[in-house]
Amino acid sequence: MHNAFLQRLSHAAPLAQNEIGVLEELCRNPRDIPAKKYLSRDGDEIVTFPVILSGWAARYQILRNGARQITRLLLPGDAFYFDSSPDAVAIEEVITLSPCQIVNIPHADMTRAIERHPAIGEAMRNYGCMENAILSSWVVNVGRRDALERMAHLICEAHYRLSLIDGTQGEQFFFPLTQDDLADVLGLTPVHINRKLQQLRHERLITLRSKQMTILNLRELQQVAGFDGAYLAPRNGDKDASGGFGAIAA
Amino acid sequence: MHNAFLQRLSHAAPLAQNEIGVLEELCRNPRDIPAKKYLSRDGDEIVTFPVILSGWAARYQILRNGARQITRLLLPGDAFYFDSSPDAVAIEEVITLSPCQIVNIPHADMTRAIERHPAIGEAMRNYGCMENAILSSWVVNVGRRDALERMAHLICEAHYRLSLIDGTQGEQFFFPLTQDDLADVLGLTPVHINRKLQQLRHERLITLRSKQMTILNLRELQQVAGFDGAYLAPRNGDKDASGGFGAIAA
DNA sequence: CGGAACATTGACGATAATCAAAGCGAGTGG
DNA sequence: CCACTCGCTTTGATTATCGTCAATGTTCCG
Repeated sequence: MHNAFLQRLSHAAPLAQNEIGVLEELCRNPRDIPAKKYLSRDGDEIVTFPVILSGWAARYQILRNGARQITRLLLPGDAFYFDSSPDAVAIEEVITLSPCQIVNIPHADMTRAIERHPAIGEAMRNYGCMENAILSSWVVNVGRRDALERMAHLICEAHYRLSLIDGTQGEQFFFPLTQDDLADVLGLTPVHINRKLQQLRHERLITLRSKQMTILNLRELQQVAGFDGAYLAPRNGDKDASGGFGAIAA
Repeated sequence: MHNAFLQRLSHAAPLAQNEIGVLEELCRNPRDIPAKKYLSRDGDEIVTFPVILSGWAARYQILRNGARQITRLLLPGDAFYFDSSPDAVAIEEVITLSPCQIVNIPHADMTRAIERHPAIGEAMRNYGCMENAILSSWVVNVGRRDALERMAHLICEAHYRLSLIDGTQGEQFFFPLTQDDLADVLGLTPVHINRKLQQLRHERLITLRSKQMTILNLRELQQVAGFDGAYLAPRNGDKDASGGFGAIAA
């Protein structure tokens, strides 16, 4: 299966073959978007129900002092405005972090699919739950972990989420965030990010060069992060896509 | 209307009279729970779809070093585990912060109500969106605001959310959080909370005694917080319950 | 080759954490 | 009614994590 959105949803709830067909149909005609492109809700880039099929993007808010906080990393298969009534999220903008393929699914089509296929509705609801769980975990991360732990946790999260959609090659994966981006995800400054990244490298936990992240010691990195993938685990019943992510106490 | 859950949902989507009747029926027989009581998902306190009708509670996570981070304040009308598949949220526990009235609505009943009344389904989805928006705002709060701004923002949020369900008397409202609780909401230490609370008092922005919060200067407090209630505003179309909450840039 | 974006380094400063003790206030029991 | 306790708040002194400022390197790309 090459469609990350499909993979996501089928991890969220079991989907029958014809339901998969319906979703594939909805995902025809993706558009290519370059990196570092702002996607405003009002612009023509985002209408209806936008989904990333490949690439990374981020939702963020800007404060009046100019500070930016990224509130969500959008990985392949993620929906931009899952939670949308059009006006409600006007505060949050989206920017691509790498070249992306994006489909805009008309809301009407999505609604029709959900009506005809309750399993799709269930999958969507469960997907929403996962978004929620990630948001909670970010609050915990930024609220109660120090800089090193935060970085480690984010890396574990990214790795796990990507692994569920075949976005990893073993412990290696595409990681397009600049240090400035990382700072805005983790609520730190770029300078501090730089230093903590170096610490992770010196402790032989990771490698990061040309947007290529390699986790050298996953167990230890998870240990540092206090990472437990349970909150991200597929809710499908059948799967074991997690590949041995474990029960490190949060 | 005396049922906070109804109020919430009718702010989320317009509900017809008979739909309100259905929901009222579901909310019969609430249970009284004392303050500072842990409500574990496994225990018999929480099954099905629990909703707070009165009182305050909080969802939180404990880290392995013993640190606690509160991830959600549950005010009257809020659902505990809106996002629930039973096992998924095992990491997060709930504790009451004041005496509470809680109803456990059987999932089957809720599902039936949603099937028969699409407006209820829509209201629930919109409610979920609002939860999401609050979580995002907390990430921003903890990630990019300093201690004073965070406190101010939380107070504004609480005041606004309560005002939507008639939980305020003007600028005055019940605020049961101890300084330890506040610390765990805002990702700070109790000592620091104490000092910043005093600062807010000295600047004549608030008063807080015996769990009674009074905002002395709402405009100024919102200014300090960079608070803009738009993300919490009713999505109902008709309402103006906001009572003049304004467009301070976030 | 030249420039722009990104990464790295160092020196210094500020916000918030830590540690420890004392004060307060409400409810309890003698 | 008063001492007593327990939870919560307040205060002070000290420390540390992280932020700020500014300069220098590096990588990538046309």
